[in-house]
Order: sequence, then structure tokens, then C-alpha cells
Amino acid sequence: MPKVVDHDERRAAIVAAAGRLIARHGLEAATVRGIAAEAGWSSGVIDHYFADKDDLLLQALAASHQRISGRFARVTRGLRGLAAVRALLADNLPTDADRRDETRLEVQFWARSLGDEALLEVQRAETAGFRRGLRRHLAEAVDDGELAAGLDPEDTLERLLALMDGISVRAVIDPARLPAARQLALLDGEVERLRARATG
Amino acid sequence: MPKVVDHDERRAAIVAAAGRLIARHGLEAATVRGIAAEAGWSSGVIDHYFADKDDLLLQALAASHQRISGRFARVTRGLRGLAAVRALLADNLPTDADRRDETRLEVQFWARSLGDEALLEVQRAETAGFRRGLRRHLAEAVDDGELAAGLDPEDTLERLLALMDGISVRAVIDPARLPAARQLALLDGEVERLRARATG
Amino acid sequence: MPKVVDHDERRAAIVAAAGRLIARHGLEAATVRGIAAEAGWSSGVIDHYFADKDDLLLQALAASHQRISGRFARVTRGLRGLAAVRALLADNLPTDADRRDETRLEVQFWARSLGDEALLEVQRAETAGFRRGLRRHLAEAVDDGELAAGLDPEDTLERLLALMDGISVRAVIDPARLPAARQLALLDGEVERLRARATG
Amino acid sequence: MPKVVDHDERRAAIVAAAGRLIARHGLEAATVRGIAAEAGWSSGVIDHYFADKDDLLLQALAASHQRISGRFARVTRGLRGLAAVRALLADNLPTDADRRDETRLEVQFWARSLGDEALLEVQRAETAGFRRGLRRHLAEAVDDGELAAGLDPEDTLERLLALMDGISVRAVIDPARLPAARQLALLDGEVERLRARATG
DNA sequence: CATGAATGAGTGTTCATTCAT
DNA sequence: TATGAATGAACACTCATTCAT
Repeated sequence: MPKVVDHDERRAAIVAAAGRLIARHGLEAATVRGIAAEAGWSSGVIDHYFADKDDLLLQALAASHQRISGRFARVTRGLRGLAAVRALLADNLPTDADRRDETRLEVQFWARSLGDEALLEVQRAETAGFRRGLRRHLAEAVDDGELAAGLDPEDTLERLLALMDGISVRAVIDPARLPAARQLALLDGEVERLRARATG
Repeated sequence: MPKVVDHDERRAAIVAAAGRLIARHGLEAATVRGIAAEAGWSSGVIDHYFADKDDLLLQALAASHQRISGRFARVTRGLRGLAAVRALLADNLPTDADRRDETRLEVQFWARSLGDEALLEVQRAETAGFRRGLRRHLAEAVDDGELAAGLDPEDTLERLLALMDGISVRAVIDPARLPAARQLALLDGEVERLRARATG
Repeated sequence: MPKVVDHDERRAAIVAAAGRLIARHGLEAATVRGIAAEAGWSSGVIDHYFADKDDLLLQALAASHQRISGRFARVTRGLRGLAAVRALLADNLPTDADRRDETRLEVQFWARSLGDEALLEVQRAETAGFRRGLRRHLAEAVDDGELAAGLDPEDTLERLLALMDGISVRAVIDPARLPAARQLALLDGEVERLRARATG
Repeated sequence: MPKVVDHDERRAAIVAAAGRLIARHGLEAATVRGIAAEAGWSSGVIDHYFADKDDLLLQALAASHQRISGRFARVTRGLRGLAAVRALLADNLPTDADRRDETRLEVQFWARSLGDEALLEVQRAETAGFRRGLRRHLAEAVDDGELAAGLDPEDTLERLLALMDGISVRAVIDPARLPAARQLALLDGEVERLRARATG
């Protein structure tokens, strides 16, 4: 009988190792040898589980995206409208070590994507999923009369997305300036400004 | 008599060539040979004008930053308060080919900085300059009663900065979704929402 | 009771798979994994039946030689003298798909042998067997008065062998120029020229 | 002023080094590192003079072919008809160390060509040149009444070519059996048999 | 000052081999 | 017996760097 190995688990472990290296030292520093070492194996093992390095890196990006989108349901559970919008955005900010890694990895792939149309398409597709979630909850906000009059939902969505990305990148560049509390405060302030004022 | 060579001019030409390559194909594709060729020289000439490749790349980043900050005075000429704030931010969005190159180069260096503390410091210093300009004009807006009541100037500054960065990166990733007009509309909408409502 | 496995049969199947790969894609492309896959087994099985890859390749060469020499008796059945000589040579020309594979495999091993004295010895030994057959039938031709006067049997043998090898290699390099019929016509023409002219 | 290097000369030296390795140890053993070392440089130097390894190997084949065809005029000088035919063929036999290297290199590329249509075409083109020379001199032999009646010139050409290739490959596989004198004797014997018998 | 030849370390990739299961 | 996971050396190739000219 052959040695029993859970391929998916092994693959996931290597992908995770790659993700750690990418997040912490950049795509440039994520060599096949380095990734294998980080995962605790020899370099040749990559050959068993991935077509080539690009395949591995793409899976590292996909894994990060899946990890994020896997939290969507959980973080919005029981919420709707602006509260859900806020929760989704907040969950994506680099407010703890794991989320910082996610942001840092994302920024690495932003850079790489700019010279790689296929990767750009992956990024757009991923954002599309996030957009759908935000759009649904913004529609709820409109239905519930939460959204201030005169605010276009699509423009609002786009601005919130941009705000989230901007806070994220600035927070990993200058963590001292944008600790978790500040990031969330900035987000909360923005969301509050979207809210319809109670009229007397 | 020695051959007369304008070192600064030569250096600037090489730095500009590096900037073009970085913006268009990424830092990874910016090789010493490629940069020298783009500048019309042989690779060895880099050795004369730069300590090493890192020095050259850093100067390429600095040059892009200087180019941007060099426009500050011009784009805010005759403006103050929110109008100046809007002008500064608008000038940084990737609304034309040159500014798209600036954004793309910036994103490349965001990625590289995340694994390089020295580079991070450069990025923070650069943002500090931009922050000062925004802060001054936001103070004018406060003085002029332009800024809506209840808005903290520092939070507002941070959000505007984040919005600008977020729109920028999304615009270079998905240019079709965020053409120049849309970018500016999103910015203008945000600035208008900062404005104090006239009271009857 | 142990599992019953016919070692020789298994070994032969793997050797045949190796031969197919070598003939069709070259020795360079014949990897252990590829051979095992072609045979329908996993790569590790090679370890059980062969000392190492070289051993396997050598057996592939030997198998091809055995296949060829195994046809000797059949193709010369009922023939003697020049007719038998002709039959032996014709049987070795790449006139059909199987024989083309044999020739192609042979050429691969010619190349490899040139840097490997042990392999050279194998080639010489194999040719020695073929030589014996030809020599015997040429002797019959002499006995029967078939061979033209003045022809040295050993020189004739050597030339026929060279002609066969030369036609073979040229036929696999340029199949359009040397289809089966042309190969055989060239051979037949040569053999006819060896034949003693009837005197009046 | 830059270091003065004769590119063609340097390239030729590397190609020659590659040729030596290929001839003596086979294509498989001709690694970029090995070739560079044989030429007396570091491995990186290959990058300056060749697009890639295939380019280098192809040039090694071309160089061998050029070396051979470069001797055509010389070896047939003052000769015509069968004498010229004989001279051309004899010049291609592995009768000395240099020609043995040429044959051994050729056999290596025969093997590689069988899996590479582009290389096959190169081989066919090269043979075409050799064929033209032989054909011209065989035509002279016909014109001069040298060629025995009943011999088709094209068949004769093909057989001579095959004989030459066959003797060549057998001579490098089994040098003891086919020393230079024997090779030439076999060739001469064949050419004599082509000659028209004087009639009384 | 400028060239580009040369170096050699580092990369992704392939693969024969070993061996726990 | 058979598997295929794992190893690690070898490969072609890229490239920043050095430096003789």
C-alpha cells in the first residue's frame, strides 16, 4: 500500500507557506526553494503538487481570497443594510496579524497584476464577488431608508471599496499611524455619514 | 579638457527610463540592462551614475514623487479650502497616461516597500509632504466655514487620502470601470459631502 | 501464498514500453516515469525489476535485437545463398512501422554508445550475430557459384552491412525519399550486382 | 573604448568546444557549463553569443557541415567523374581523428533529429548539398562513359551515400574492424565495380 | 567617460533514485 | 508486490555586478 498523504491538505500547507512568505517578504522573495523550506520540505516536492511556480502563486492568491470570502457569511450573520456593509468592510481591513498578511499579500499581487492581464482578470473577478455582497446590503439600506437621500448606491459602493483599499494599503505601509482602532474609526465615521438623518 | 557631461541630466534621463519600464512592466521586469537600453546607453553606464541597482530604483521612485509634488503649486494656484483639496487629490488620480504611469509605479513600490523598512520610510516621508498640503487646505476650509460641522479635519484628511489611493489602484486594475470621468465624479461627490450645508 | 506475478512477463512489458518511447521520442525523452506510465504502472515498479535506468535501457536495446534476430530463421526459411542474404538484409530495413521503430531505436543507441564503451561492446556483439548469418549465406553463395568472380566475401559482407545501415538511417531521416519500395529496390539492385553473370 | 573582442572568432571557439564535447561524449553530455568550461570560460558567457543552448548546438552542427562542405572543392580539385565521386565519399569517412569527430557528431544529431522535425529538415538540406556534388560527378562519369551500362545514376548515388553512412557509423562503433585503410578499400572496391569494363 | 565582455550566484524546473507504507 | 511521496543534484537560463579596455 502506498504512503497515505492527503493531497489537498499537503497542497494547502504549501500554499499557506507560500502565502506567509509572500505576505511577509514579497513575491520577489517567494522562491520555490524558500517556499518548500517554509513548508518544511525539499524544493522538489513542489513538483508533485503544482504544475509550476505560477500555479502555486496563483493558488496562494486564490486561497487568500477564499479565506476572505469564506468569512462573508459569518461576519454579516444577523446583519443587514449599513451594519452589514460596515461589517464586510471592517473584516477586510488589516486590523490583526492575519488580516495584515492578507492585505500585504494582496498588495503584492496588485503589483504583479499590473503587468499580467490574466492576473488582472483574477483580481477583477474577486472584486466582483465582494461588490455583489456590498451591493446587496446597500440595496437593503435603501429599502430600509437607511441611506441618506441623494446618495447613489453604485457611487457609494465604489467609494467604500476605494476607502477600504486605501486604508488597507496605508495601514500596512504605516501601521503606527493606522492601528486597528483608527482604521475602524475611519470606516465607522464614513458609514455614519451615509446614514439618513432622522428628521424631527 | 575633459569631455563635458551633464551628470545630473544624464542621471535624470536614466531615472526616467527606469520609471517608464517600472510603470509599464513592473519592477520585476526592470533590469539594469533593460533600463540602460531604454535610456539609450550600455548597461555599464549605470555603474557610473548609481551606486547599484537599488540606488537607481530608489531615485526612480523619488523622481516620480518629485514630479507629483512639483505640480502641487500649479494645480492649487489661486485655490484655497476644499477647492484646493479637491485639486490636489484630482491631480493624483490616474486620469491620463502620465498619471497612470505614476500610479502604476507607485503600486510597484508599495509592494516592494512591504518587505523593506528603508523603502517604507521613504513612502511615509513622501506621504507626509502630501499630507501637509492637504492639511493646510483643510485648515483653510475650516477657517472659511466650508467644512461641514462635526467633521474632524485629521480624519477627513485620512479618508480623502485613502479614497484617492483606493480609486487609484482600482483604476489601474480595472480601467474600464473607472475611467477618468468616473474617478473625478467619485472624488467630487465625496468633497461635496464634506461641504457645510447652507442654512436658511 | 504469495501473489503470483510473472516477473519475466512484467519485465518484458516494461521493456517494450521503454522501446516504444525510445523509438518514437528518443532516449532523451524516455524518463523512468514516462516508461512506467506507458507500461501502465507507477514509476516505483521500475525499481523492482531493474537495477537502475541504465539496466532498463540496455534491456530495451537487447529486446529489440532479440526481436530482430528472432526473425532470422523465419525470413530465411527455405532460402540459401544470395536469396537468404537478401532476405536477411531486407528484413532489417525500416519498411514498415515496426521496423521503423527498430531502426529509430537503433539510431538512438548508436548515439548513446559512442560515449559508452560498454554499450559499444553490446552493439559489436549484436552485429557479430548478424554477421555470422550473412557470412554463412554468403559462403553458400560461393559454394553455389552465385557470387561474381573477384568478389571477396568478407568485403562484400561488410559493404552489404554498411549499405543496410546507411539506407536505414537515411530512410528514417527522409522517409519521403526512401519509401519501402525504394529501399528494397536499392537493396535488390545491389544484390543482383553481386551475382555471377551467366556465361555462354 | 570597449574591450575588443572578435565576436565571430569567440563564437567559433565556443562552437568548436561544443563540437568537441558532442563528438567525444555525446549531446547528452554537452551541458552549457561543460561547453563553457571546455572553451575556457564561465557558463554565463554562452548568454553573450547564443540565443540559447539549442542555438549553440545547431551552430555546432552547422559548423561541422560547413567544415565538411568547405573541403569539397579541395578534395575534388582536378578530378572528375568517378575519381571525384570517390574523393568526395572518401573525404567523409572517419579516417582520421578530425573526421571521426565529424562522424560521431553527425550520429549524435541523427539521433536527436528523429524527434525533431526542424532538425530533420536541417539534415535533409545538408544531404541535399552533398547529393548535388555527387550527382554532378556521376553525370560526368556517364558523359565520359565511365559508368557501367545498366547502372541508374540516381540509384547509384543513393547506394553510395548509404554505403558511406553505413561504413562511417560502423567505423566509429567498431574502429578496430574498420580502420581507415579498410574503409577506403571498401569504398574503392565499390567504385571500381561501378566502372564500365573495357571491351576488347 | 563609456563599453560590453565576463563572472558566478540564484532561479525554476526536471528527474533518477530511495523508501515508508 | 506496488505505490507515489520525497529528495536533492543537475540542468538551462537570467542577471547584477565588476572591470579591462
